[in-house]
Parts: sequence; structure tokens; C-alpha cells
Amino acid sequence: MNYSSELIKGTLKTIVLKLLANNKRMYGYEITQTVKELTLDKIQITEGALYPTLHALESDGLVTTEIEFIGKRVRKYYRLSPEGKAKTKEKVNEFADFMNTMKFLLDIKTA
Amino acid sequence: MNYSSELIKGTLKTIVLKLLANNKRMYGYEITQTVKELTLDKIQITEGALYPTLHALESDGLVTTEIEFIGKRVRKYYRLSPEGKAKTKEKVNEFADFMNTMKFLLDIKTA
DNA sequence: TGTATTACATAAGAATCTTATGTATCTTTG
DNA sequence: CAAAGATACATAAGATTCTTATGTAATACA
Repeated sequence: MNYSSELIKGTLKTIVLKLLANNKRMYGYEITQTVKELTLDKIQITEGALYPTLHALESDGLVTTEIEFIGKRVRKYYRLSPEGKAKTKEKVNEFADFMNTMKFLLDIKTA
Repeated sequence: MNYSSELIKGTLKTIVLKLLANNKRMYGYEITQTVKELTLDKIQITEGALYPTLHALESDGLVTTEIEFIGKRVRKYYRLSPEGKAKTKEKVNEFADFMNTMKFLLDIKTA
């Protein structure tokens, strides 16, 4: 079972920021694989969604990038900037608050 | 504080279905006001989002409608169909599961 | 050697929302 | 009593964010 895609909408940026906060630096493909593993395939980030998001984070100054070559293959690492770290806390807190509101609205019992 | 709109994306249909499950029948404007009150203004459903959603629920056979006149003013009530009731459970369960996954991913402590 | 995986990227189209606009009735208040 | 605000419906243009498709290229494996 993986979630109907509409649910993930709006959470991608938050997920990426949080992963970067936990891992110092990560590259795009690594992010897709990590999310897939951590969520037991329930959340699968597509490349068409991820790369534009990463580019947006960069142009917003929330991440910095480092390009490295593995053999002849390019790899682009992303790392949180200080503003990115602040933004991550903000986003995670906002999502936590949102979850409490939704839990109440939908009358969901905590597992 | 109200949530950045991207968060609410994808949850509107679930919220509406659950409200209808709790209230037998409701009309559009009532739904916007109820959500506003229940969430202390944190979630404000706009009419431009709600009405198309309600029409979609109707054309999907998840709700039935009843039109009533309050004086000369029209009011359109929405009520869950049997399929709508089933769909509501499905959607709420999916969201609950999604919240658990996100709580884990974002390392959020339950309040 | 060809298929799968790793790794980047962009673009067209779909879905879902915001903002703006429109119509009309009813209620409250200066 | 007139104007403003609230109630109640609806649609449309535009924005955002995703999916799906496509492209390039190197590496690994069978």
C-alpha cells in the first residue's frame, strides 16, 4: 500500500529538509532511496518532483551544493544553510501542529 | 497562525467526507464555518476550493444532494451515500497511516 | 552484451488550490 | 432606511505542485 499521491503533496519540501538536517549532506538519488527505505515503500519520491524541489531550495538559499565525481559520473550533494536549518524547524513544527489539528478534526485515535 | 496552504492540499476531500459522516447532512457554507470554528481559524476552506470539491464528490456518487429554500435563498445540502461512508473510512484510515509514517520520518514526538 | 541501476535533468500535462469575480438574499447598525 | 456585513451559491483565470514521459550518460551485473 502506498499513499494516494495527493496526500504527499505539500510535504515533500519538509521531508527533504528534515533528511538533510539528519544527514549533513545528501544527493538527489540518495534522498529518493532513503525515503523509500525508511517508509517501507509507502512514500516514493519521483525524480520529476524531487529535482525541481531541490533546485527551488537552492535558489531560496536554504541549501548549498557541492559537485563531486564518482569515476566519470557526476553527483550533486546538498547541504542545509543556516537559514535552511531554521526553516526546517519551522516546517517540522508547522507540520506537527497541522497533524494535531487533523487528528482532532478526523477524530483519529493515536496508535 | 494558519497553515501554509500547501499543507492542506490533498486533505480537503477527507475533511469534508468526515464532517458529513459526523453530521448527517451539511451545506457548503456551513462546512466552511464549521471547519473554521473547530480549528480555531487555523484551517479556512475557501469557497473556490470547496464547491468544486463538493461537485466532484457528487459526480463520483459519494454524496447526494437536497435543495431547500430558506425564504427565497437557496441552500444545497450534502449527505453521504453508502459508497461515501465506505470511502470516508478508507480516506481517514489512509490519512492516519500517513500521519504515523510522517511522524516517524520527521521524528516528531506525540504531544 | 544487453539489462538494471545509478545519477542527473527538463517538459508536457493533470490535479488541486488561491484569488477574483459574479449574483442574490438577509441582517444589522449608524 | 441605506449601507455594510453576513449568508449562500457558483465559475474562471492563474499559481503551484505533482505525475508521467523523455533524454543523457556512466556503471554494475548476469
